[in-house]
Amino acid sequence: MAISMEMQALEVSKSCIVARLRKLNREVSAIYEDCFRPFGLTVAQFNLLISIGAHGEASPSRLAKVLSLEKSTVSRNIEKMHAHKWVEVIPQGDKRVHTLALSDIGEKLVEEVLPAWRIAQQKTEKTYGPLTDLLNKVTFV
Amino acid sequence: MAISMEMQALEVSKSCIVARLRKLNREVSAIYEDCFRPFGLTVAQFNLLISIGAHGEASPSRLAKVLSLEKSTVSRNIEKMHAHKWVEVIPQGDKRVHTLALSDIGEKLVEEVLPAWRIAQQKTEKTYGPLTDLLNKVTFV
DNA sequence: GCAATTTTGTTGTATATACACTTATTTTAT
DNA sequence: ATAAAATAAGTGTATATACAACAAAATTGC
Repeated sequence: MAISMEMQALEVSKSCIVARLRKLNREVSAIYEDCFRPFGLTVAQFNLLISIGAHGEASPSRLAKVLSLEKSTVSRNIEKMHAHKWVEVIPQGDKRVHTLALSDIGEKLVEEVLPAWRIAQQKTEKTYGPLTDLLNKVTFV
Repeated sequence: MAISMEMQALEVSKSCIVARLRKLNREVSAIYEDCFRPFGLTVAQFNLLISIGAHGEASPSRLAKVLSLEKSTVSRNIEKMHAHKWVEVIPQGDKRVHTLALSDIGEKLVEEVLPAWRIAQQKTEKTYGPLTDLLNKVTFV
């Protein structure tokens, strides 16, 4: 005889990787969103700022690749950041391409927000333990 | 003297928990979305179906709590699932509340999609190793 | 050298999500 | 018993995200 739907669903819900990962993602993202909110900055924007900062200069497609984002997502998020004048657009020889770099304002914003980021990091590790080990397989740049 | 922005950003990008977690979340979610797409089912919908199934019957606010979702998010996602007739709405004595249960169609859908889910689980573990340990702290129900 | 393919970025559209606010109902305190 | 507080669900609005389709430019193969 088949197991009952309820038992089966319970088993699935306990072992489902994507369900747990997404829940963890929502909870952890909320911690960082709260810390960044006073700066008018979102987590997605922070991640892009840092990635651009780490590259010095990077094209949207490069950012999409290293962050596993759709190019259209990068496009639209950068749009807002450009409107805030946090990033500069640098034309290239290849006329399809342009690169992005932090503006002075963008660099200042990063410096300003880093203490809040450190608090979020601490809060997260305190709540969830060392996620870092698990996440070490997720590389950037 | 201050470290250069580039070095600092690189350091942050390497140690930032939320950045890595979100990237992992996007990548893993994409695996499951691909597996569920042939069934016209999204990951968010699958997670709700399974959670409802595991509860037998659950209110939106209960689902929001156990999945760490905003009630408004649950509301809107359930709306579509109800339109598909995957879930039934069960009125309660407390007139503010209602509960949700899987319909026959919903149960059939879960049964149908489980093989695809197992493939996604395997694919994910093969690519990322045993995330399960890390995610064991993320509990449901 | 040029047609076919690939690459880059953008736009249209849809889902997932959160926050602030609203409405209806229930519970609580006095 | 009733006014005040709390709870449940839904709406308005905004961001994050993906996929499909597009246009422009570059690369490739012959």
